[in-house]
Amino acid sequence: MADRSGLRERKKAATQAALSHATMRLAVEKGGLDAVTADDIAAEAGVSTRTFHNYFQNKEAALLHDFNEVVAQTLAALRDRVRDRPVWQALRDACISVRVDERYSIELLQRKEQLIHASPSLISHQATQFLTFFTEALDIVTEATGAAEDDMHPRLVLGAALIAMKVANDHWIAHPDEAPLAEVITRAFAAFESGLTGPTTPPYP
Amino acid sequence: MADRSGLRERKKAATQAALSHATMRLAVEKGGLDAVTADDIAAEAGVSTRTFHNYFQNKEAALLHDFNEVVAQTLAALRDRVRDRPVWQALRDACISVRVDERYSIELLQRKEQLIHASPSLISHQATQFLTFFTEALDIVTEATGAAEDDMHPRLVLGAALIAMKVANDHWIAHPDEAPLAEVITRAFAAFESGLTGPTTPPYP
DNA sequence: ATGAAAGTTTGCAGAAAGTGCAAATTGTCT
DNA sequence: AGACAATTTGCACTTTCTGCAAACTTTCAT
Repeated sequence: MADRSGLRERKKAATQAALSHATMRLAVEKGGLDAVTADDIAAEAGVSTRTFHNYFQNKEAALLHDFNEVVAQTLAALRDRVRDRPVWQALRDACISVRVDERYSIELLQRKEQLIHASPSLISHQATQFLTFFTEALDIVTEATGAAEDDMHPRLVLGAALIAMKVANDHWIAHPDEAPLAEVITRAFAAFESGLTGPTTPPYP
Repeated sequence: MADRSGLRERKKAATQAALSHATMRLAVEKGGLDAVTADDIAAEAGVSTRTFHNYFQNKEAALLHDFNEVVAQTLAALRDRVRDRPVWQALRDACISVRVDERYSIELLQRKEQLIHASPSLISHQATQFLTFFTEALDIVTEATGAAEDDMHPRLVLGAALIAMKVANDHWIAHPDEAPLAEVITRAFAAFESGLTGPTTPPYP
Protein backbone atom coordinates (compact mmCIF):
# COMPACT_ATOMS: atom_id res chain seq x y z
CA MET A 1 0.00 0.00 0.00
CA ALA A 2 3.00 2.30 0.36
CA ASP A 3 3.24 4.09 -2.91
CA ARG A 4 5.06 7.10 -1.60
CA SER A 5 8.34 7.58 0.24
CA GLY A 6 9.00 3.99 1.15
CA LEU A 7 12.69 3.16 0.77
CA ARG A 8 11.76 0.77 -2.01
CA GLU A 9 9.92 3.41 -4.00
CA ARG A 10 12.68 5.93 -3.56
CA LYS A 11 15.27 3.45 -4.70
CA LYS A 12 13.26 2.59 -7.78
CA ALA A 13 12.88 6.21 -8.74
CA ALA A 14 16.58 6.77 -8.11
CA THR A 15 17.57 3.84 -10.30
CA GLN A 16 15.33 4.99 -13.10
CA ALA A 17 16.71 8.51 -12.92
CA ALA A 18 20.27 7.17 -12.76
CA LEU A 19 19.67 5.11 -15.88
CA SER A 20 18.13 8.02 -17.73
CA HIS A 21 20.94 10.35 -16.77
CA ALA A 22 23.59 7.78 -17.59
CA THR A 23 22.03 7.44 -21.03
CA MET A 24 22.20 11.18 -21.62
CA ARG A 25 25.76 11.41 -20.32
CA LEU A 26 27.01 8.60 -22.54
CA ALA A 27 25.13 9.82 -25.60
CA VAL A 28 26.68 13.27 -25.30
CA GLU A 29 30.09 11.81 -24.57
CA LYS A 30 30.08 9.45 -27.55
CA GLY A 31 28.47 11.94 -29.89
CA GLY A 32 25.22 10.10 -30.51
CA LEU A 33 22.89 7.59 -28.94
CA ASP A 34 23.63 5.03 -31.64
CA ALA A 35 27.16 4.67 -30.34
CA VAL A 36 25.86 3.68 -26.90
CA THR A 37 24.73 0.16 -25.97
CA ALA A 38 22.33 -0.97 -23.28
CA ASP A 39 25.32 -2.67 -21.65
CA ASP A 40 27.19 0.63 -21.50
CA ILE A 41 24.27 2.37 -19.86
CA ALA A 42 23.72 -0.35 -17.28
CA ALA A 43 27.43 -0.36 -16.41
CA GLU A 44 27.49 3.44 -16.10
CA ALA A 45 24.48 3.35 -13.78
CA GLY A 46 25.88 0.43 -11.78
CA VAL A 47 23.13 -2.12 -12.48
CA SER A 48 22.85 -5.19 -14.66
CA THR A 49 21.78 -5.04 -18.27
CA ARG A 50 18.70 -7.00 -17.38
CA THR A 51 17.70 -4.35 -14.88
CA PHE A 52 18.06 -1.67 -17.50
CA HIS A 53 15.49 -3.54 -19.55
CA ASN A 54 13.23 -3.86 -16.54
CA TYR A 55 12.97 -0.08 -16.47
CA PHE A 56 13.11 0.83 -20.13
CA GLN A 57 12.31 -1.07 -23.27
CA ASN A 58 15.18 0.61 -25.09
CA LYS A 59 17.74 3.40 -24.94
CA GLU A 60 15.41 5.83 -26.67
CA ALA A 61 12.85 5.48 -23.90
CA ALA A 62 15.60 6.03 -21.34
CA LEU A 63 16.82 9.21 -22.99
CA LEU A 64 13.35 10.68 -23.50
CA HIS A 65 12.06 9.62 -20.10
CA ASP A 66 11.71 13.08 -18.62
CA PHE A 67 9.59 14.15 -21.54
CA ASN A 68 6.94 11.83 -20.14
CA GLU A 69 6.56 14.09 -17.14
CA VAL A 70 6.09 17.08 -19.39
CA VAL A 71 3.38 15.21 -21.26
CA ALA A 72 1.66 14.12 -18.06
CA GLN A 73 1.71 17.59 -16.62
CA THR A 74 0.43 19.17 -19.82
CA LEU A 75 -2.45 16.72 -19.84
CA ALA A 76 -3.25 17.46 -16.21
CA ALA A 77 -3.18 21.18 -16.91
CA LEU A 78 -5.44 20.66 -19.91
CA ARG A 79 -7.96 18.66 -17.87
CA ASP A 80 -8.11 21.53 -15.41
CA ARG A 81 -8.41 24.34 -17.87
CA VAL A 82 -10.77 22.80 -20.35
CA ARG A 83 -13.57 23.24 -17.82
CA ASP A 84 -13.59 27.01 -17.69
CA ARG A 85 -12.44 28.20 -21.12
CA PRO A 86 -12.66 27.37 -24.82
CA VAL A 87 -10.62 24.37 -25.95
CA TRP A 88 -8.16 26.38 -27.98
CA GLN A 89 -7.33 28.66 -25.08
CA ALA A 90 -7.22 25.72 -22.70
CA LEU A 91 -4.63 24.07 -24.94
CA ARG A 92 -2.58 27.22 -25.21
CA ASP A 93 -2.69 27.92 -21.49
CA ALA A 94 -1.87 24.32 -20.65
CA CYS A 95 1.21 24.42 -22.90
CA ILE A 96 2.36 27.66 -21.33
CA SER A 97 1.73 26.45 -17.79
CA VAL A 98 4.31 23.67 -17.99
CA ARG A 99 7.25 26.08 -18.12
CA VAL A 100 9.80 23.83 -19.73
CA ASP A 101 12.20 26.76 -19.64
CA GLU A 102 12.20 26.82 -15.84
CA ARG A 103 12.35 23.09 -15.41
CA TYR A 104 15.37 22.27 -17.54
CA SER A 105 18.53 24.17 -18.36
CA ILE A 106 18.71 25.54 -21.86
CA GLU A 107 22.01 23.74 -22.40
CA LEU A 108 20.43 20.40 -21.58
CA LEU A 109 17.51 21.06 -23.90
CA GLN A 110 19.81 22.10 -26.71
CA ARG A 111 22.04 19.09 -26.34
CA LYS A 112 19.04 16.79 -26.20
CA GLU A 113 17.51 18.43 -29.25
CA GLN A 114 20.76 17.90 -31.08
CA LEU A 115 20.86 14.21 -30.16
CA ILE A 116 17.26 13.71 -31.25
CA HIS A 117 17.78 15.53 -34.51
CA ALA A 118 20.72 13.26 -35.35
CA SER A 119 19.03 9.94 -34.61
CA PRO A 120 16.12 8.49 -36.58
CA SER A 121 15.28 6.13 -33.74
CA LEU A 122 14.95 9.04 -31.32
CA ILE A 123 12.85 11.03 -33.75
CA SER A 124 10.70 8.00 -34.11
CA HIS A 125 10.31 7.49 -30.39
CA GLN A 126 9.51 11.13 -29.79
CA ALA A 127 6.85 10.99 -32.46
CA THR A 128 5.27 8.09 -30.60
CA GLN A 129 5.21 10.15 -27.42
CA PHE A 130 3.47 12.92 -29.30
CA LEU A 131 0.90 10.52 -30.58
CA THR A 132 0.22 9.26 -27.07
CA PHE A 133 -0.28 12.84 -26.01
CA PHE A 134 -2.56 13.42 -28.96
CA THR A 135 -4.72 10.41 -28.15
CA GLU A 136 -5.14 11.26 -24.48
CA ALA A 137 -5.73 14.93 -25.17
CA LEU A 138 -8.36 13.95 -27.71
CA ASP A 139 -10.24 12.06 -25.03
CA ILE A 140 -10.16 15.08 -22.76
CA VAL A 141 -11.28 17.45 -25.49
CA THR A 142 -14.08 15.29 -26.87
CA GLU A 143 -15.42 14.69 -23.40
CA ALA A 144 -15.33 18.39 -22.57
CA THR A 145 -17.02 19.53 -25.76
CA GLY A 146 -19.26 16.53 -26.27
CA ALA A 147 -18.12 16.34 -29.89
CA ALA A 148 -19.17 13.39 -32.02
CA GLU A 149 -16.84 10.43 -32.43
CA ASP A 150 -16.38 11.12 -36.13
CA ASP A 151 -16.08 14.89 -35.96
CA MET A 152 -12.82 16.01 -37.53
CA HIS A 153 -12.82 19.32 -35.73
CA PRO A 154 -11.39 18.28 -32.34
CA ARG A 155 -8.56 16.45 -34.10
CA LEU A 156 -7.78 19.47 -36.25
CA VAL A 157 -7.76 21.84 -33.29
CA LEU A 158 -5.64 19.48 -31.24
CA GLY A 159 -3.26 18.87 -34.11
CA ALA A 160 -2.85 22.58 -34.64
CA ALA A 161 -2.11 23.07 -30.95
CA LEU A 162 0.49 20.32 -31.01
CA ILE A 163 2.17 21.84 -34.04
CA ALA A 164 2.14 25.25 -32.41
CA MET A 165 3.64 23.84 -29.23
CA LYS A 166 6.36 21.88 -31.02
CA VAL A 167 7.31 24.69 -33.40
CA ALA A 168 7.37 27.22 -30.57
CA ASN A 169 9.51 24.99 -28.36
CA ASP A 170 11.97 24.24 -31.14
CA HIS A 171 12.19 27.91 -32.02
CA TRP A 172 12.79 28.92 -28.45
CA ILE A 173 15.46 26.27 -27.95
CA ALA A 174 17.26 27.53 -31.04
CA HIS A 175 16.85 31.22 -30.11
CA PRO A 176 16.42 31.35 -26.33
CA ASP A 177 17.39 34.99 -25.92
CA GLU A 178 15.05 36.44 -28.48
CA ALA A 179 11.89 36.20 -26.38
CA PRO A 180 10.60 34.27 -23.36
CA LEU A 181 9.14 30.84 -24.10
CA ALA A 182 5.62 31.83 -23.04
CA GLU A 183 5.60 34.65 -25.55
CA VAL A 184 6.87 32.43 -28.36
CA ILE A 185 4.13 29.91 -27.62
CA THR A 186 1.53 32.68 -27.58
CA ARG A 187 2.76 33.94 -30.94
CA ALA A 188 2.64 30.46 -32.46
CA PHE A 189 -0.92 29.89 -31.26
CA ALA A 190 -1.91 33.34 -32.46
CA ALA A 191 -0.84 32.44 -35.99
CA PHE A 192 -3.74 30.02 -36.15
CA GLU A 193 -6.32 32.33 -34.72
CA SER A 194 -6.83 34.65 -37.65
CA GLY A 195 -6.78 32.11 -40.47
CA LEU A 196 -3.71 30.73 -42.15
CA THR A 197 -4.05 31.77 -45.75
CA GLY A 198 -2.78 35.34 -45.62
CA PRO A 199 0.84 35.92 -44.64
CA THR A 200 2.77 33.56 -46.93
CA THR A 201 1.11 34.90 -50.06
CA PRO A 202 3.37 36.76 -52.45
CA PRO A 203 1.86 38.38 -55.58
CA TYR A 204 1.69 36.22 -58.67
CA PRO A 205 2.14 37.21 -62.33
CA MET B 1 23.34 4.20 -67.29
CA ALA B 2 20.12 2.30 -67.85
CA ASP B 3 17.82 3.44 -65.12
CA ARG B 4 14.66 2.49 -66.92
CA SER B 5 13.32 -0.79 -68.29
CA GLY B 6 16.54 -2.78 -68.19
CA LEU B 7 15.89 -6.35 -67.09
CA ARG B 8 17.93 -5.67 -63.99
CA GLU B 9 15.85 -2.69 -62.96
CA ARG B 10 12.60 -4.48 -63.57
CA LYS B 11 13.73 -7.46 -61.52
CA LYS B 12 14.75 -5.24 -58.63
CA ALA B 13 11.44 -3.44 -58.64
CA ALA B 14 9.63 -6.77 -58.81
CA THR B 15 11.57 -8.18 -55.87
CA GLN B 16 10.92 -5.10 -53.79
CA ALA B 17 7.22 -5.19 -54.58
CA ALA B 18 7.11 -8.92 -53.86
CA LEU B 19 8.70 -8.36 -50.46
CA SER B 20 6.36 -5.51 -49.62
CA HIS B 21 3.31 -7.51 -50.64
CA ALA B 22 4.51 -10.60 -48.81
CA THR B 23 4.85 -8.49 -45.69
CA MET B 24 1.31 -7.21 -45.98
CA ARG B 25 -0.07 -10.68 -46.70
CA LEU B 26 1.65 -12.25 -43.71
CA ALA B 27 0.78 -9.39 -41.37
CA VAL B 28 -2.89 -9.69 -42.21
CA GLU B 29 -2.76 -13.46 -42.00
CA LYS B 30 -1.07 -13.55 -38.60
CA GLY B 31 -3.11 -10.69 -37.22
CA GLY B 32 -0.29 -8.20 -36.70
CA LEU B 33 3.14 -7.35 -38.00
CA ASP B 34 4.76 -8.27 -34.70
CA ALA B 35 3.92 -11.90 -35.29
CA VAL B 36 5.87 -11.86 -38.56
CA THR B 37 9.66 -12.24 -38.78
CA ALA B 38 12.02 -11.10 -41.51
CA ASP B 39 12.69 -14.78 -42.18
CA ASP B 40 9.00 -15.39 -42.79
CA ILE B 41 8.79 -12.54 -45.25
CA ALA B 42 11.89 -13.58 -47.17
CA ALA B 43 10.62 -17.15 -47.41
CA GLU B 44 7.20 -15.99 -48.59
CA ALA B 45 8.80 -13.83 -51.27
CA GLY B 46 11.24 -16.58 -52.27
CA VAL B 47 14.49 -14.80 -51.48
CA SER B 48 17.06 -15.05 -48.71
CA THR B 49 16.75 -13.17 -45.44
CA ARG B 50 19.86 -11.23 -46.34
CA THR B 51 18.22 -10.03 -49.52
CA PHE B 52 15.22 -8.82 -47.59
CA HIS B 53 17.57 -6.63 -45.59
CA ASN B 54 19.21 -5.38 -48.76
CA TYR B 55 15.89 -3.88 -49.77
CA PHE B 56 14.42 -2.84 -46.44
CA GLN B 57 15.96 -1.98 -43.12
CA ASN B 58 13.06 -3.61 -41.30
CA LYS B 59 9.57 -5.03 -41.66
CA GLU B 60 7.97 -1.68 -40.98
CA ALA B 61 9.70 -0.12 -43.96
CA ALA B 62 8.56 -3.04 -46.09
CA LEU B 63 4.94 -2.67 -45.05
CA LEU B 64 4.86 1.10 -45.48
CA HIS B 65 6.86 1.09 -48.69
CA ASP B 66 4.10 2.27 -50.99
CA PHE B 67 3.49 5.27 -48.79
CA ASN B 68 6.88 6.52 -50.01
CA GLU B 69 5.45 6.92 -53.48
CA VAL B 70 2.57 8.94 -52.10
CA VAL B 71 5.02 11.20 -50.30
CA ALA B 72 7.21 11.61 -53.38
CA GLN B 73 4.26 12.42 -55.57
CA THR B 74 2.81 14.89 -53.09
CA LEU B 75 6.17 16.66 -52.95
CA ALA B 76 6.39 16.77 -56.73
CA ALA B 77 2.87 18.17 -56.93
CA LEU B 78 3.75 20.76 -54.31
CA ARG B 79 6.86 21.84 -56.17
CA ASP B 80 4.73 22.39 -59.25
CA ARG B 81 1.91 24.23 -57.61
CA VAL B 82 3.83 26.44 -55.25
CA ARG B 83 4.92 28.52 -58.24
CA ASP B 84 1.55 29.83 -59.26
CA ARG B 85 -0.53 30.00 -56.08
CA PRO B 86 -0.32 30.82 -52.36
CA VAL B 87 1.44 28.20 -50.22
CA TRP B 88 -1.66 27.12 -48.38
CA GLN B 89 -3.60 26.48 -51.58
CA ALA B 90 -0.60 24.78 -53.12
CA LEU B 91 -0.46 22.43 -50.17
CA ARG B 92 -4.17 21.70 -50.34
CA ASP B 93 -4.16 21.17 -54.09
CA ALA B 94 -1.08 18.96 -53.88
CA CYS B 95 -2.75 16.75 -51.26
CA ILE B 96 -5.87 16.46 -53.36
CA SER B 97 -3.97 15.76 -56.56
CA VAL B 98 -2.50 12.50 -55.28
CA ARG B 99 -5.83 10.70 -55.29
CA VAL B 100 -5.04 7.98 -52.79
CA ASP B 101 -8.62 6.80 -53.18
CA GLU B 102 -8.08 5.92 -56.83
CA ARG B 103 -4.68 4.40 -56.34
CA TYR B 104 -5.46 1.87 -53.61
CA SER B 105 -8.53 -0.13 -52.76
CA ILE B 106 -10.40 0.99 -49.70
CA GLU B 107 -10.14 -2.50 -48.23
CA LEU B 108 -6.36 -2.42 -48.47
CA LEU B 109 -6.20 1.01 -46.89
CA GLN B 110 -8.48 -0.05 -44.06
CA ARG B 111 -6.55 -3.21 -43.34
CA LYS B 112 -3.28 -1.30 -43.42
CA GLU B 113 -4.66 1.38 -41.13
CA GLN B 114 -5.73 -1.33 -38.72
CA LEU B 115 -2.27 -2.91 -38.71
CA ILE B 116 -0.60 0.44 -38.14
CA HIS B 117 -2.96 1.36 -35.34
CA ALA B 118 -2.17 -1.90 -33.52
CA SER B 119 1.61 -1.67 -33.72
CA PRO B 120 3.76 0.92 -31.96
CA SER B 121 6.67 0.19 -34.28
CA LEU B 122 4.52 0.92 -37.33
CA ILE B 123 3.14 4.11 -35.81
CA SER B 124 6.68 5.10 -35.09
CA HIS B 125 7.86 4.39 -38.61
CA GLN B 126 4.96 6.23 -40.16
CA ALA B 127 5.71 9.24 -38.00
CA THR B 128 9.25 9.22 -39.35
CA GLN B 129 7.91 9.22 -42.89
CA PHE B 130 5.77 12.21 -42.02
CA LEU B 131 8.75 14.03 -40.65
CA THR B 132 10.72 13.36 -43.80
CA PHE B 133 7.84 14.81 -45.76
CA PHE B 134 7.73 17.79 -43.45
CA THR B 135 11.44 18.50 -43.85
CA GLU B 136 11.41 18.29 -47.62
CA ALA B 137 8.21 20.27 -47.94
CA LEU B 138 9.72 22.93 -45.69
CA ASP B 139 12.60 23.33 -48.13
CA ILE B 140 10.19 23.77 -51.00
CA VAL B 141 8.05 26.26 -49.14
CA THR B 142 10.88 28.37 -47.75
CA GLU B 143 12.50 28.55 -51.15
CA ALA B 144 9.24 29.55 -52.79
CA THR B 145 8.38 32.25 -50.29
CA GLY B 146 11.88 33.37 -49.45
CA ALA B 147 11.02 33.13 -45.76
CA ALA B 148 13.76 33.58 -43.19
CA GLU B 149 15.49 30.53 -41.70
CA ASP B 150 14.09 31.25 -38.24
CA ASP B 151 10.56 32.23 -39.26
CA MET B 152 8.02 30.03 -37.50
CA HIS B 153 5.31 30.74 -40.01
CA PRO B 154 6.24 28.29 -42.77
CA ARG B 155 6.50 25.52 -40.21
CA LEU B 156 3.12 26.36 -38.75
CA VAL B 157 1.44 26.46 -42.15
CA LEU B 158 3.08 23.23 -43.21
CA GLY B 159 2.24 21.54 -39.94
CA ALA B 160 -1.37 22.58 -40.24
CA ALA B 161 -1.51 21.21 -43.77
CA LEU B 162 -0.03 17.92 -42.64
CA ILE B 163 -2.55 17.63 -39.85
CA ALA B 164 -5.38 18.47 -42.22
CA MET B 165 -4.18 15.85 -44.68
CA LYS B 166 -3.75 13.14 -42.06
CA VAL B 167 -7.03 13.81 -40.29
CA ALA B 168 -8.91 13.97 -43.60
CA ASN B 169 -7.36 10.73 -44.83
CA ASP B 170 -8.10 8.90 -41.60
CA HIS B 171 -11.65 10.17 -41.61
CA TRP B 172 -12.23 9.13 -45.19
CA ILE B 173 -10.76 5.68 -44.59
CA ALA B 174 -13.12 5.21 -41.63
CA HIS B 175 -16.14 6.65 -43.49
CA PRO B 176 -15.48 6.18 -47.18
CA ASP B 177 -19.09 6.45 -48.31
CA GLU B 178 -19.90 9.70 -46.59
CA ALA B 179 -18.12 11.98 -49.05
CA PRO B 180 -15.38 11.75 -51.68
CA LEU B 181 -11.83 12.07 -50.38
CA ALA B 182 -11.18 15.34 -52.20
CA GLU B 183 -14.14 16.92 -50.46
CA VAL B 184 -13.08 15.69 -47.04
CA ILE B 185 -9.61 17.13 -47.59
CA THR B 186 -11.09 20.42 -48.71
CA ARG B 187 -13.25 20.56 -45.60
CA ALA B 188 -10.29 19.83 -43.32
CA PHE B 189 -8.21 22.55 -44.92
CA ALA B 190 -11.14 24.95 -44.75
CA ALA B 191 -11.30 24.52 -40.99
CA PHE B 192 -7.98 26.33 -40.72
CA GLU B 193 -8.84 29.13 -43.07
CA SER B 194 -11.21 31.12 -40.91
CA GLY B 195 -9.39 30.89 -37.59
CA LEU B 196 -9.60 28.02 -35.16
CA THR B 197 -11.00 29.55 -32.02
CA GLY B 198 -14.68 29.60 -32.82
CA PRO B 199 -16.49 26.28 -33.25
CA THR B 200 -15.41 24.29 -30.20
CA THR B 201 -16.49 27.02 -27.82
CA PRO B 202 -19.46 26.20 -25.63
CA PRO B 203 -20.82 28.86 -23.24
CA TYR B 204 -19.34 28.95 -19.75
CA PRO B 205 -20.98 29.83 -16.42
C1' DA C 1 28.74 -14.61 -79.41
C1' DT C 2 31.95 -13.86 -75.85
C1' DG C 3 34.21 -12.17 -72.07
C1' DA C 4 35.25 -8.39 -68.90
C1' DA C 5 32.87 -5.13 -65.88
C1' DA C 6 29.31 -3.99 -62.93
C1' DG C 7 25.51 -5.20 -60.10
C1' DT C 8 22.85 -8.61 -57.21
C1' DT C 9 22.14 -12.48 -54.21
C1' DT C 10 23.47 -15.35 -50.71
C1' DG C 11 25.58 -17.58 -46.55
C1' DC C 12 28.14 -16.90 -42.62
C1' DA C 13 29.80 -14.54 -38.60
C1' DG C 14 28.94 -11.43 -35.12
C1' DA C 15 27.08 -7.38 -32.36
C1' DA C 16 23.15 -5.94 -30.07
C1' DA C 17 18.25 -5.76 -28.58
C1' DG C 18 14.78 -7.62 -25.96
C1' DT C 19 12.07 -11.34 -23.21
C1' DG C 20 10.99 -15.33 -20.11
C1' DC C 21 12.29 -17.77 -16.21
C1' DA C 22 14.04 -19.04 -11.78
C1' DA C 23 17.35 -18.12 -8.18
C1' DA C 24 19.26 -14.73 -5.16
C1' DT C 25 18.88 -10.48 -2.92
C1' DT C 26 16.57 -6.70 -0.59
C1' DG C 27 12.81 -4.07 1.59
C1' DT C 28 8.35 -4.31 4.40
C1' DC C 29 5.45 -5.31 8.06
C1' DT C 30 4.03 -7.67 12.17
C1' DA D 1 13.23 -12.21 13.85
C1' DG D 2 10.88 -14.06 10.25
C1' DA D 3 7.40 -14.47 6.69
C1' DC D 4 6.06 -12.14 2.68
C1' DA D 5 6.48 -9.39 -1.39
C1' DA D 6 9.10 -6.86 -4.64
C1' DT D 7 13.45 -6.25 -7.09
C1' DT D 8 17.70 -7.63 -9.17
C1' DT D 9 20.37 -10.64 -11.57
C1' DG D 10 22.27 -14.30 -14.70
C1' DC D 11 21.25 -17.30 -18.31
C1' DA D 12 19.21 -19.04 -22.38
C1' DC D 13 17.02 -17.95 -26.39
C1' DT D 14 14.93 -15.53 -30.51
C1' DT D 15 15.23 -11.82 -33.55
C1' DT D 16 17.20 -7.85 -35.95
C1' DC D 17 20.60 -5.91 -38.64
C1' DT D 18 25.32 -5.22 -40.66
C1' DG D 19 29.87 -6.41 -42.89
C1' DC D 20 32.24 -9.27 -45.81
C1' DA D 21 33.47 -12.33 -49.53
C1' DA D 22 32.10 -15.82 -52.75
C1' DA D 23 28.82 -17.13 -56.33
C1' DC D 24 25.87 -15.73 -59.68
C1' DT D 25 23.42 -12.68 -63.28
C1' DT D 26 22.92 -8.85 -66.35
C1' DT D 27 25.02 -5.55 -69.38
C1' DC D 28 27.64 -3.96 -73.03
C1' DA D 29 31.62 -3.34 -76.10
C1' DT D 30 34.07 -5.77 -79.21
